[in-house]
Amino acid sequence: MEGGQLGTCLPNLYFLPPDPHHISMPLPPPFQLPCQPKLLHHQMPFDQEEVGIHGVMLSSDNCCGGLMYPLPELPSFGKNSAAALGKPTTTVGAAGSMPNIGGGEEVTKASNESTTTCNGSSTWWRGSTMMAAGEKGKMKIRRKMREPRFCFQTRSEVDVLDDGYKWRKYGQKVVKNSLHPRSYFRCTHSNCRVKKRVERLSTDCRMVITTYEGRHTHSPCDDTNSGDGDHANCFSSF
DNA sequence: CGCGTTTGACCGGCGC
DNA sequence: GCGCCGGTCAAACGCG
Repeated sequence: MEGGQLGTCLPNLYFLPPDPHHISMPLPPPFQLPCQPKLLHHQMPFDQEEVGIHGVMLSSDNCCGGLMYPLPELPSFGKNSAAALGKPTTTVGAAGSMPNIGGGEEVTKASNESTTTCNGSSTWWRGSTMMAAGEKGKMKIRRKMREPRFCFQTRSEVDVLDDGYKWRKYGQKVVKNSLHPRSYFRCTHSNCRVKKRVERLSTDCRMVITTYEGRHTHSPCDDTNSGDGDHANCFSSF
């Protein structure tokens, strides 16, 4: 189900080269990014080199449409994966399977809706408002509120990458078609409702899929003392 | 004792 | 209308 969720985000899906600095380089026509590289860089939640990212897959609601940048090292997400096909196509494999790893069926289904906007999951827009029964009426008002979000893939031994922010785990769920449970985190900073989901590829347990939802209302420095100036600068516009 | 994690239960959306 | 599923809550638990 959720496979279709991000599958609908397809127009906003990007593959970035392993080296983040490549983003600032002119891309070949088929892979030209619709957004300024600077913008894309600002959307990165952390220093890729710092956390040892081998490859990146990024989608964002903040960007307007887009093409995918092939990532050679990116393992196959499934039989429909663009990475597996090795060509810059809008096939939803990567996008659709992102939140629902290994969900081949739903990936295919999502591809039929690739032109729709990203409505998100069934409840992501509610934020942290699992309110009392008396407030449930208000919940519907929030329903269509969107949170900017993007997801990317990293090859890492650890599930939770240190992105400079402090996260608190509030749930873990075994999702369909995935061998690994999905973990749910929320930013611990007060008044910051950013959430992220972390899960591992069922086809390659070394690969970690991280999905961020929302915008931080603070800099990473507010959470940790280890954050450097670059972090603050990088996220100030986030 | 405070904070973070775990985990079962619950809820709402969506597809059939 | 019903069942499945993802997302969240919150009590219990663990750890420093």
